[in-house]
Amino acid sequence: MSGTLGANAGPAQTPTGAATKAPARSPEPGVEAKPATIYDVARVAGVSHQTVSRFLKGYAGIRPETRERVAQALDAVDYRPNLTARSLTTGRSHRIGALTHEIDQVGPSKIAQGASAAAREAGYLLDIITLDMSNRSAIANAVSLVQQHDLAGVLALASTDEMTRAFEKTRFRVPAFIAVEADDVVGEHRSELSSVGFPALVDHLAGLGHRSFLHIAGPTTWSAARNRVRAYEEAIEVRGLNSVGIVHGDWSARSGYDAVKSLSGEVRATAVVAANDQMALGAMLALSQLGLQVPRDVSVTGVDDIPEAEFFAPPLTTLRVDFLAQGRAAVAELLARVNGETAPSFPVLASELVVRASTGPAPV
Amino acid sequence: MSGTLGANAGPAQTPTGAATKAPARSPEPGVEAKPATIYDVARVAGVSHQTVSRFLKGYAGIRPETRERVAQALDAVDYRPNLTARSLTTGRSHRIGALTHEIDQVGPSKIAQGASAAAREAGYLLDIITLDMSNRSAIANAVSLVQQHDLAGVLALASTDEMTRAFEKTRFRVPAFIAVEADDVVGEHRSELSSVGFPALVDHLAGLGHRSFLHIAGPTTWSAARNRVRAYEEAIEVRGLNSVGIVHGDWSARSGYDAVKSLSGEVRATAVVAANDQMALGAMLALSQLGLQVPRDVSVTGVDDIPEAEFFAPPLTTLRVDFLAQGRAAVAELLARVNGETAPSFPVLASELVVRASTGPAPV
DNA sequence: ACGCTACATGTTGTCGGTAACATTCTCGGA
DNA sequence: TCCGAGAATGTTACCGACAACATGTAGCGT
Repeated sequence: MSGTLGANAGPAQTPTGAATKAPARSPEPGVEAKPATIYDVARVAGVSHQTVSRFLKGYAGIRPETRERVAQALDAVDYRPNLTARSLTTGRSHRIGALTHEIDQVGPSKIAQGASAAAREAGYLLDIITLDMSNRSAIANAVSLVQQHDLAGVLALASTDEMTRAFEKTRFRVPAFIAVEADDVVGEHRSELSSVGFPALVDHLAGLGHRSFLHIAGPTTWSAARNRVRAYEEAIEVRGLNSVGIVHGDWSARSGYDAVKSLSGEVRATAVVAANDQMALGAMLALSQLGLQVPRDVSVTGVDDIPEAEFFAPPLTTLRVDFLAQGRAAVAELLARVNGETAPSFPVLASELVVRASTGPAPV
Repeated sequence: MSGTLGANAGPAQTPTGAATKAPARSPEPGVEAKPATIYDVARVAGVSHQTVSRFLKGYAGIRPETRERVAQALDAVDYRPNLTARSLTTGRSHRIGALTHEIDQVGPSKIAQGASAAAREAGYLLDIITLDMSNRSAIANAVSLVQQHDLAGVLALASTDEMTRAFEKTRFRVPAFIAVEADDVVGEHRSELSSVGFPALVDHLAGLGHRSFLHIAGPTTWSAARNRVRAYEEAIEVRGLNSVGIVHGDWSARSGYDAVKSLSGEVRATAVVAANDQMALGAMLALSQLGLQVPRDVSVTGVDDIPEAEFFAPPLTTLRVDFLAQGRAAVAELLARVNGETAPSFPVLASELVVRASTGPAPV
């Protein structure tokens, strides 16, 4: 060892004599056989590996000259820390898990996107774990997976009670767990529907003369669905309006369609408030098949404002939810908790009313 | 250390002093302070840690009696391998990265879901890395991230040329890289549009009397978009039909809308073939705003068959693509490659024509 | 000039596994 | 009864980082 002391730029001799498998990939510049370690850096800089480690951690007590040498060596060998090794000693990984039901749903997937970005900015990676949130063994399996990969924390992007419970029980080597969109379950309030959301929506409809409403809700096991039902009921009640019913769907367009069809042709409401845009879409199709025009006969609203909502026929009036921000906020809180900082309380994200053509004056 | 020799069930002292917020959760049984290692197992079983390791690897040469003791100890302490430690020595992790542009797009997110499931079944975790595929520094950043977290392989769920190139260059500690949906770029054919896809679609339209077509394509930098353009052109040409143009969008509904609007009211085609369902949706809205009825005046088709397509107004005729299967296949190939097995050639997935109300007889 | 104390840096141990090498055990054959 | 070979098992080294402790060096007062 200790060959060239200079910038290790000699004929690319493999560091630890390794490079077992790669077909000796000719000494192309820039393609090292194996990434450099702090020991390599130390050798090049002529210091001990610990000094390198100190430098990397930003330790102040290093002589300027030494500091400079290390910095140059670091650069010369293009050092990248091995996070695996670091995790082993520190016991803390740089990955956070994201549990989600089906990421093809706009909400969860957008949240995941925001979370992923926020995580990366903090030097973390987001591990996606999709699972059937109502399958007990699938959940157990996921828990086990999370433990083995020792994640720094876990985020539930879309949470059902079953899943939340499973993780409540096993707080074991999983330092933190946050359920996005869950409030009543976890005990902390993190509904994305600010108090101005549904009220604003209902105000809008009431202003158009609507008095009787129908709510197409999500599955009762989803806390997000319950939040929205509660918000809906409150908004209706406070204004002395009339709810002719709440039908539960499963977030899909089909379920919204079925919900309306299940009314057996008798739609007694003049306004249909769906808990998400997909169900609103399905509802609109069903209504038109019943011979009811939107918004002439019935007004329809959604929640989420998925990118397509603006192009539905007719374009959908909906509550815009900033999923990206939600994902970011969740990660921020998780990391704060992991680092033992005072967790910045999860911000209650405001949802903005977006009025489009699917709502209009109530029929006389 | 080395306190209790029994099942390590001493009073649950918090692991790393963490658990800042939880109120010190009393020494509940079943909540171990720290997961057991092979050394713990060895101690309990009265053998060396290496014997335990051998057992775990399925080494045959272990006396039945010893084997039994180890098995029991394993069970007693509820051993879970520490994948971090394993990775450090073996140099191979149990995670694969998934690069994606925006996972809120149905294609990529569904692929991710399939990939995630397949990965988990193989004991791997899927790390999502969202990035702006056209931002060079973001790509470099991602590459660096991938290296540090030493992933077993990388999957590009949606690939642009820029990104593919970035990874081509840096095959350094990233054993495998697969670009889903890319064929011309990577050199291997993996288009998800089987040869029966577009031809079947065009046959359907031609059968309805359509002769002049308009294609709304995806961004040219996306290989998936290019595949579809090529498939479209071939299908049109082979049948001696007429393409009045190809307009490029960005996959979004808005871009489909804009594409039609950009025709300045002059839609000379009787059939609009969009490269995905969202753009088809936007196109339909724009057409109706131009006073053209779908499908009476113009037929419109999409690709993907997103769950909502069935509920568009009118329901969309489209080519169903099995993204989940694509994700699974990609993972299978990646893992095979990682394990040095003969990579099962990536199956060319068939896309099925789904006829709905957005297509009808060509106007006379 | 001497010794003490900060400060700068080096050495060794550790995390939890795997790999290579070392040692013990067992059994058949001389 | 003893030897040697192979099987079963144990010991030590190592992956790449961090942490604790050890050592060396400079600066200061006296």
